[in-house]
Amino acid sequence: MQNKETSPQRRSGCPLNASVEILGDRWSLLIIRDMMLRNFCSYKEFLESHERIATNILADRLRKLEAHGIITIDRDPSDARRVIYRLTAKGIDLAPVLAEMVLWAARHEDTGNQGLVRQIQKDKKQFLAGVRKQWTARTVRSTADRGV
Amino acid sequence: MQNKETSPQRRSGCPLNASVEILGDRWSLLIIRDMMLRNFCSYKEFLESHERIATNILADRLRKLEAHGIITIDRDPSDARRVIYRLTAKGIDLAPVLAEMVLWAARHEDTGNQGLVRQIQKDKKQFLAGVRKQWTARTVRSTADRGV
DNA sequence: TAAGTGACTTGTGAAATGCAAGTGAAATCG
DNA sequence: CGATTTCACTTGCATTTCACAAGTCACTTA
Repeated sequence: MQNKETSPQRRSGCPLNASVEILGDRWSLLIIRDMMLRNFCSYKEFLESHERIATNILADRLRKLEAHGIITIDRDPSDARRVIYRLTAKGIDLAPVLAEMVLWAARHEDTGNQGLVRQIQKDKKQFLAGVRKQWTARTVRSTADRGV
Repeated sequence: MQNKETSPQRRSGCPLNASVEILGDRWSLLIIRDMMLRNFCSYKEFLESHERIATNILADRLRKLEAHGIITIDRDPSDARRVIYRLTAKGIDLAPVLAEMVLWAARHEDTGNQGLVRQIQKDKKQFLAGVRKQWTARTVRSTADRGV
């Protein structure tokens, strides 16, 4: 449980260092990608994602992402076994970071998913607006679902 | 030594996954930042950077960055002890990624270096143009220095 | 030629990771 | 209603990576 005030000793005050300390590992951004672009929101879905994260690592990353305020973790009111993972506004604000990383790799590495790449290349602003809109719709709906 | 053709087994073809496999650790992007923004180009400078990377990790990351074509490693012709590390075009193309990570952290975390942040916020395009121009100047000069 | 310098390597213990198996609560099936 | 599944994890263990300290070695400078 850390926030702006109580976050533990950073290696430096550099904002890039902060990002790297929070997101700099081999899995966190992939989980965020699955939530942002594929609308994944359950443990099982993340586990079955193509890169095959180990279950203990997944549990750890989800906890850390929540601690950093990037996702929320809630029980599904209609099925008490299920847990629903959702991006916060802070999490959705990572869309530009993901977009630039996708563009960089698409340009310099041999990668697939050219559909996504072309979509981002074509109009970055519109792509980001789309992601944000999708997220707003889902958040509003899920709030309504929980009986507001 | 890996390139588009011979790179080893990726976990998936997703371009974001490629970026994460190459850059997803706690140090690589900081080294790139030091080269891009602070004009660092020697081992000693990286070692003395504020986040205090361990020397074996630094050597390992520099090797990997070179293997991925993000930096070049050359001996200094005027002092054979010294090694000069330089960003390639592929490396300088990471500027937008760094910029977005800086903006995200500046917005959501408690960080310093507000000068840099404001510079990027004020005009992202111009900031990127500046980085690229700086790099071009240095690359041209260093090529000339080596007797072309 | 003796004393640095710069760029590393090596050794060691601690921490993070990957893999397989197991747990426990809640839902669904027969 | 009891048995089986489903879901979200936890536990154990071997392997890999990391951090820290010390040492090496080619080269340069005094």
